[in-house]
Amino acid sequence: MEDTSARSRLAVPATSAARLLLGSTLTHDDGGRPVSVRVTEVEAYMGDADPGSHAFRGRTARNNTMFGPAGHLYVYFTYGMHYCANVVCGDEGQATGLLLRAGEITDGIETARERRGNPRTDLDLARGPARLAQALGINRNLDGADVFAAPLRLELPDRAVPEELVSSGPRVGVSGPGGSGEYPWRYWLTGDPTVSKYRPAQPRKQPASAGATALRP
DNA sequence: CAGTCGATCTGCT
DNA sequence: GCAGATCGACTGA
Repeated sequence: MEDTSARSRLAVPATSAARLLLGSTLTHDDGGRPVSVRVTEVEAYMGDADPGSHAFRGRTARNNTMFGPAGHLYVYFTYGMHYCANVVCGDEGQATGLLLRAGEITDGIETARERRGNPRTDLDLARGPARLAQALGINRNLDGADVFAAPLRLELPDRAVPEELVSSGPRVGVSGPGGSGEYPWRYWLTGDPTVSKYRPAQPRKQPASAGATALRP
């Protein structure tokens, strides 16, 4: 079975599976409106020992899918408005996975444009994890869905992308331990125009201005 | 361009 | 309460 072997190829730690997912194509057919993305950038999360991972504090209702078997989609909701999608890797219980950070729309581009509100350039359609999820029409309902079964279809390349075509660097938006360059667990296809721009992780509220004592008695 | 900020839900302290 | 695996609008050069 093609299905079984594809899944078993993902049953390795996410850092190893990264070069399998780069160059793969993920399709979501939402009621006859299929959109396909060729994945160009991913980020590895390495389970409950990884301080940057949602799994770090153990299993919860939200991250439950991460702890399950490989080849399922972990969809989470964040910042009150965005969905992001991971492909679960590794063995059951390991909670390792790959965040889909960017891609190139290869099919259903009109649908993707509509969902994204017609951005300036098609490069922006799936550049960034929440944008990619929105272009594909991924939402909470797909959390836990099998990427090898309708309405999803993941097509892995026959061979992993050669190492020399892949760049790596610090994960985006992960600060503190495991974030600031400790692990180069963000992987992208070197030179691909759809790869999201790197921004160093920053704490949001940074008033620190002298005399900001409004709320203090 | 680069920097800043609001939107607004979830899990944990 | 608060910070977060983010984005887009807005500001100012």
